[in-house]
Amino acid sequence: MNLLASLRRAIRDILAARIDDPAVVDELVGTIRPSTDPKFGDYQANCAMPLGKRLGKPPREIAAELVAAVVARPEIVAMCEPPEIAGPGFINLRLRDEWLAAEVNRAARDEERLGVGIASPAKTYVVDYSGPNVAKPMHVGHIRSTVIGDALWRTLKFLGHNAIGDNHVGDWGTQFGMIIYGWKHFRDEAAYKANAVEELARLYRLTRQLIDYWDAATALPKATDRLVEIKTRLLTIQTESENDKIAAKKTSAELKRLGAELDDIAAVMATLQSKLDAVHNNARLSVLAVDHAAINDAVLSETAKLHAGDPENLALWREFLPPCMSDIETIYRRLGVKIDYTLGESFYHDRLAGIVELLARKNLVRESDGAKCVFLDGFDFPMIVQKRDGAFLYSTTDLATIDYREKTWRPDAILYVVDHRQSGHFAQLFAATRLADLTDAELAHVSFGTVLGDDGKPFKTRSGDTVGLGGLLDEAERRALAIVSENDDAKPQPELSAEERANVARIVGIAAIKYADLAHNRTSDYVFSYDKMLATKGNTATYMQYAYARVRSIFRKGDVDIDALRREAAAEIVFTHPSERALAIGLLSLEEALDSMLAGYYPHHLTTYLFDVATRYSTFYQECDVLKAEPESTRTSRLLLCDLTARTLKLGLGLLGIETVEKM
RNA sequence: GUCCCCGUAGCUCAAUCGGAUAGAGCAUCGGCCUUCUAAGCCGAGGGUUGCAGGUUCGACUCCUGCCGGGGAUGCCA
Repeated sequence: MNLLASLRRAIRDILAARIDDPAVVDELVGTIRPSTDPKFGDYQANCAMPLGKRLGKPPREIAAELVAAVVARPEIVAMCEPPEIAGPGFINLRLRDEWLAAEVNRAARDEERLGVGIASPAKTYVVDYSGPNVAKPMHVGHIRSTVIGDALWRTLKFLGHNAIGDNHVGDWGTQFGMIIYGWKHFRDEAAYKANAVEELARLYRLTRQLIDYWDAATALPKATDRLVEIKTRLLTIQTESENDKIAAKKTSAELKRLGAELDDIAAVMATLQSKLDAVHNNARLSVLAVDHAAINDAVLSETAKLHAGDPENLALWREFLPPCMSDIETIYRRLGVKIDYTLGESFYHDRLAGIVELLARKNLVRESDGAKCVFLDGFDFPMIVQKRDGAFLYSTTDLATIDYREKTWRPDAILYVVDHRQSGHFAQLFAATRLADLTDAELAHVSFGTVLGDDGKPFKTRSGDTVGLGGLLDEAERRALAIVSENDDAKPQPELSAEERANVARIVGIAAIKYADLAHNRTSDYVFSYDKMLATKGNTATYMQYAYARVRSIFRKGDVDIDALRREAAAEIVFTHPSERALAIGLLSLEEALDSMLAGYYPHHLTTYLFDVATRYSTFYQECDVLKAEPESTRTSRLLLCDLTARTLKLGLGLLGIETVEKM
C-alpha cells in the first residue's frame, strides 16, 4: 500500500473532471504530498494555486470546490477526515484513525511484504555495477558502485521487477598489457607461487610506475616551456599596463587567466617531478627505467598481441584471470554482494568488428585522422570506435554490450552505476545508441560522486596510494568491535560471548561502510570517516541496527512468541497514544519510500525513510510502555507495532544489503 | 577555450515536479535512567541557501551574469 499513491488516485478523478489535458492533471496530482508540518495534517494538496491561475479564479475558491467534491466521494471520506483549507489555498488532509488502523493491521499480518504491493507491469532492468578492473586493485570508488548497484538490484527485485545484475569487469584492456609486460620482465617466481594476486598487483604497480616515469620525462620539458611562455607573457602585460591604463583594463582578464594557469602548471610540474624523483632516488628503479625506455609502446604491443590471439599472451591472460577474479569474489563475499552475471570486456571482444560494421552500414561512421569515428550532434568531439592502429576502444565495447543486452534480455531499462566522471562518455554512448537504433530501453547513467578523505581530496593513504578495500573493511570491523565490546561491558550483565561480539562487529562494521555510502545523495562527493559512519547517534547503520535489536529484546525479555501473536485473529493494533499513530503512518510509508527511491535511483531516499521510522519508534518507545501496558489489548497492540517496526527495519536494511543482529 | 557537476547552520549532510516558518545528525547549552538496551528521548541556540539581477501568488529549486571548488575534453577506461 502506497498511501500517497492511493490518495493521488482518489483525487485524480476530481481533477480530471476539471482539466482536459492529462499532462496537466498529472502535474496537479503531483502537488499532493506528505505535509511539511504535522499541524497541516498528514498530507497536503497544493494544486489549488496553479489551478486557480489556470482557471482565473481565486485559489481559495477553487480549494473550496475541490474540498466539496472530495467530501462527496465515499471512498475518500473513508480514508480522510474532511479536508481543511489554509493559507493561499493549501488543502490539508488528515487520515482517519480507523482507516489507518485497518491498513496497519493489514500490513502487520503480511508476513512477506509488509503490505508492499508488487509493481505492475513488471519491467526488466539490467543493472550494470561494480565493474572493477581485474588487473588493478579495487578502491573505495568500487564500493560505491557495488553497494549502490546492489541496493537498486535488490529493491527492484523485491518490487517484482526482473532485475539482472551484470558485472562489466575490465578484463581485456591495457592494464592486462601492463601485467603481461611486468610478468615477462620483472616477475618474482617465488612470490608469484606464494600469492599470485599480490605479485601481479606489484607487477602492475611497477610497470605503471615506469610508464609514468617516461611520460613525465617527456611531459616535464613541455610543461617547463609553457611555464616560461606564461611568465614571459605576464611580464609583457605588466610592463604594458604600467604605461597604458586602458590596455590594463583589457588585459586584466588575461592576467587572471594566466595566473590561474601558472598555478596549474606549477602543480602539474610538481607531480611530474615527484614521479621522476621516485625513480631517480632508487638505484634499482633507475636502472630498470633506463633498460625499459620503450616500455609504453611495448605495453601497447603486448595488449595488441593479446587481442590478436597471440598464444603466449592469451595463455598468460587465462592463467592470471582466475586468481584475480577470486580475489574480487572475496571482497564481494565480505560485502554480501552477489552479481548475476560477469560479462566483462573480453566477452565482447569478437563482437566489436561487427558493431563497427553495423555502424558503417547505417552510415554513422566517418574516418578522421585515420580513426573511425561517430560524429554526434551537440558534441565538440566525435566518439572513436576504432583507433588508427585498428584497435577498438571502450566505446565500441559499450555499444556491443548494449546490443548484446538488447538481444538477450530485451530490457526496459539499463542502469549504469558508474562514477560521474564518465558522464560525458555516457552522454555520447546513449546518443550513438539512439542513432544506431540499438535499443529503445531507458538508458540511465546512475552516477555518483567521489569518496573524499578528511582533507576534502579523493580518499587516499598518506603516501598517496589508493586504499585497498580489504584493509578498509578490516579497519571498520576492528573499530566496530571496540564499540560493541564497550557497550556490552557497560551492561549490568554483559550478554555477548567473544564469538558473538566478533560476529556483531563484522555485521556492524560492514553495514557502517555500506550505509554511509547509501545515505548520502549519490550525486555528491562525500567525506569518508570511520567516526561518522560508526557513530551510535544520527543517521547511521549502527543506530538503525540498535533500534532493531532493542525491539527484539522486548520480545525476549517478555518471553513473547511474536510470530504466534501476529497470527492470532483477535490480536490487533489500536491507537491509544499519538506516538502510536505517528509510528503507524511511518510504517505504512514503506512502499512510498521504495517508489521514491526507484523513481530517481536514489538509495538515500530509503535510508532517510528508515531513519525516520527508527526515530518515530524511539519516541514511541520512550512514551509508551509495552510489556507493562494495560489492558492486555493495548499490550498486544503495542507488541504488534514493535513487531512491524522490527520487520520494516529488517526488510528495508535488507534491501540495502545490510544485515541486522538480534542482540548488540 | 568549450561543456558538465557542485557551493545550504561551526562540521557532515537533507529538502520529492516551484509550496506554508529551509530540516537532521555531530559539536554547544539545558532537562529525562530504582522502570522493556540512555548506542535512547525531550528542549534551546545557531541561516542574507556563494554574490547580483530576473521570472511569479510563492524560488535552495527555474533563467542570465559573476565569484569560488571539482570533473570531462579524439585514438586509456
